[in-house]
Amino acid sequence: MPAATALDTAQASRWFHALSDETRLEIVERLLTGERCVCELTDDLDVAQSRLSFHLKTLKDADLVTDRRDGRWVHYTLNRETLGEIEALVGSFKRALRGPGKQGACCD
Amino acid sequence: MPAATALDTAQASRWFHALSDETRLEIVERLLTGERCVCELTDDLDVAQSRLSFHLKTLKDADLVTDRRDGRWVHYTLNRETLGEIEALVGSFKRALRGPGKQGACCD
DNA sequence: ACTATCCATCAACATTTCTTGCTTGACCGA
DNA sequence: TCGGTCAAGCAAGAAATGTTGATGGATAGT
Repeated sequence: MPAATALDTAQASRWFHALSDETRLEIVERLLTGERCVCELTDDLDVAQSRLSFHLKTLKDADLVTDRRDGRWVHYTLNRETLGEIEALVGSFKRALRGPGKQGACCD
Repeated sequence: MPAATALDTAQASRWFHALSDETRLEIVERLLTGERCVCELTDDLDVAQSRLSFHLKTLKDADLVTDRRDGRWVHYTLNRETLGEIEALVGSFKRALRGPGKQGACCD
């Protein structure tokens, strides 16, 4: 009945860190409509290729995206499963948070 | 039918950044069971008081917690509303992500 | 008024993260 | 095989973040 599972702070912090950068959020936004290759993202976002590559790697290391090579191109896709896990985690925070009920003063 | 609202990357990155640090996640975890004063958190987490204060400020700046002064003590509480907004945002990512359907190659 | 406790803030430093330009490997077409 | 394109990786510097120890304001008890 308490929290279902203990919080894996290492995992969670990786997820949130991956989403904590505006450039990466813009990448995520572009991927919402489906798979994109790096070349498209470079054009759309107007960022240097090496910089984009850096951020894509960050997202990939956090399992937020997966990549797929197709000839010369590499396509990135959002990982729905990870998004689901993050949603569930934040949801569990919200739900665990019991009503405004104070449960006794802490100090004194 | 497209994304309901444009993504506010500045806001979102603040939220995720606040949650991207293990110490702060441990604080959040402690606050799940309700309001806590700084003194309790200092004891529980065994971190220097100034460091804790720094992280609490980070969480507060992102609207993830609110504080309440009570005499000598300051009590922090998780902000359920913000948690709800974050959950909704991640959920909207997940839902916007259309099935594995490829919508045509990007390049060529 | 004096003392002790709680906590925010500051300055200095350490660490991490991000950016930039360049190089390299893979792949493709001619 | 040569030349061009796509994208990852590296090294060096810049910038942002986190840590530490010290200080000071607010509050409460005596």
